[in-house]
Amino acid sequence: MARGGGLSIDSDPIGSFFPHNPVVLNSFPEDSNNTITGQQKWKKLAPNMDATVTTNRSPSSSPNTNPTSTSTSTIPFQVNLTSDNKRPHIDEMDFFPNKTDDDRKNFASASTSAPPSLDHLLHTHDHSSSPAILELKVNTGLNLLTTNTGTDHSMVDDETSTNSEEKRAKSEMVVLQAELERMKVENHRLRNMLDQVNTNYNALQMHLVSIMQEQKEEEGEQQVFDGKLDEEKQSGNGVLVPRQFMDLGLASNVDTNEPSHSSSVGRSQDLSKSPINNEVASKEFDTKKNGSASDEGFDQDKKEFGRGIEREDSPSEGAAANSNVPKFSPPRNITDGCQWRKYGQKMAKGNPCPRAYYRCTMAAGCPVRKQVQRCADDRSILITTYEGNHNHPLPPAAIAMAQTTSAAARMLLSGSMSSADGLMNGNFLTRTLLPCSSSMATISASAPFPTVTLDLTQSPNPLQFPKPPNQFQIPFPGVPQNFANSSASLLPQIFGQALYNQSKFSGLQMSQDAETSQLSNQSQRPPPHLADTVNAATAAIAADPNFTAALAAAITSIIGGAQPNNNTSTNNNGATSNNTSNANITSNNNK
DNA sequence: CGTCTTTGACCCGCGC
DNA sequence: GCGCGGGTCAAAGACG
Repeated sequence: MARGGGLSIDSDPIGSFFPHNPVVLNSFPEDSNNTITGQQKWKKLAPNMDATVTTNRSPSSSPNTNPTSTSTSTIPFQVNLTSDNKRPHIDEMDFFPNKTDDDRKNFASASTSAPPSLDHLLHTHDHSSSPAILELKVNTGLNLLTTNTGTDHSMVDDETSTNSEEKRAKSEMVVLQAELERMKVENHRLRNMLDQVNTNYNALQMHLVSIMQEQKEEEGEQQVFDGKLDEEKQSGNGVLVPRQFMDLGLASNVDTNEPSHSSSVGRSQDLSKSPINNEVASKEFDTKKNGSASDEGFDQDKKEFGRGIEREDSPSEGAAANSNVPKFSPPRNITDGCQWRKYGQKMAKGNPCPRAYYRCTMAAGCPVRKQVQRCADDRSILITTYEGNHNHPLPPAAIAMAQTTSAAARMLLSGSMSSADGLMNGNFLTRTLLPCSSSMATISASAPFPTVTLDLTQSPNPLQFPKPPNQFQIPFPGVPQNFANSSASLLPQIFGQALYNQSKFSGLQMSQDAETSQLSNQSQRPPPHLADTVNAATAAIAADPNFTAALAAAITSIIGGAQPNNNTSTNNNGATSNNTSNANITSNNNK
């Protein structure tokens, strides 16, 4: 973007990029009576604006108040400035306020100074209501500044002959003015969208670069997080890059449950490979996004990482105290753009990982709360549930994340979803997630970690229930096929994790009950084939060497068509009135 | 000293 | 009514 930036799509009025007041272009910059120098300014501000034409400086003709603005939106905004500079003087007062149309015509016809070129600029309008009104072809295009210089004389000469035309032209200009305003708004909106895309893309790119660099530095030194990781690495699948990326995903914050086998050496050298390090990465990512990226910030995070290690023997982790099993706890601070304060933690039935409860602390009295819990089966997956509506503006990071996820959601859900291998055991997935996911599930890479959000705030569309259960295809237009495949593979994993950990999902209208999103009930273990699918999906993702790049491209592509939807605005902007509850499943694929 | 996390206790709803 | 589970409170401790 040449100008501006960081604007939210919906929040901004016209004036972020452009002057709040309607831009009034002076047709006659040299006019001594005209103190407006906006034309030049405008040319500087918006050299590429497609159309900028206004004439009437009367306050009553402000585009915003123009009653005709809505009815003239279809008027072509043709801009054909003639080279002879003989443009109509449309910025003059009406010399015949009390004259009849005939008087105007006579006066105009008597004028001998009317430039011939005006004939093809002005022609009689056939509107019965205003027979004398001329249709003015105005070229907004815009050599308004340069082409008219030095033509004052001709314009002055025109005054006597074009007064009536001016009167008519004004009417037309009002229409054009409205059109201009509309186009400005549209232009601004598009620019905002583009900004959002760039912002998200840059954030993601920074993240990827950071990970890549860290990977290079630490390659060969990393410790395996668990046996499976070792196995994968030894298998020579060459999954380092994808793994690295997915590691990021890990939980943004695992504090007390760092695997007990993490040695001090591992802590110092394998930051990128441990869940806690993922937290570090996430935090650094945020720091960079805030424009204060620095190595110090990373070091600071490392300190926190150390702190996390110190707490790893928390007595609260009784269920996960098994030294042979990495201990996980809910993230302490998910970097989702908001500030959260932990107010509780509890062991949930059927899940050895405790569930953490957070409150939004960005504003006093903000009712938003979220719950974070690791998936019992795959602890690399974080399940975050949001509930409530923010009563305060959100930081750009949160908005960006929200927009990204929502955009991805639409992309993700633009196609049918179902199991490729009988994944969801009958209609399980269809009955539970799909009805909602078709409108509420999102996949995001804007966050420091890959996330899938199940928006439970919206009532499932009954029409979406009958989606075919025997497919699981997630189209990613414009995305490399390998990524699409990987992403498609990812979804069963994530959804599966959520599903089999949430028995309540089954047969419920999950959109209504926030608690149903608590993926805590492990009483229903995943069917074997589901577990296999999950593993296969994980492997598929990891095996894709181009996953990160593809993901970046995908997100970029996705965001390209993104607009804030109810999903994100509900949860991050508090724009909706419905109680909300989102399940945000974060996976680092750190097996 | 202020902020935040931890964690046991308490409250509430639900099912039996 | 009782037990269970989820959610919240609040005191205590840790940390900067």
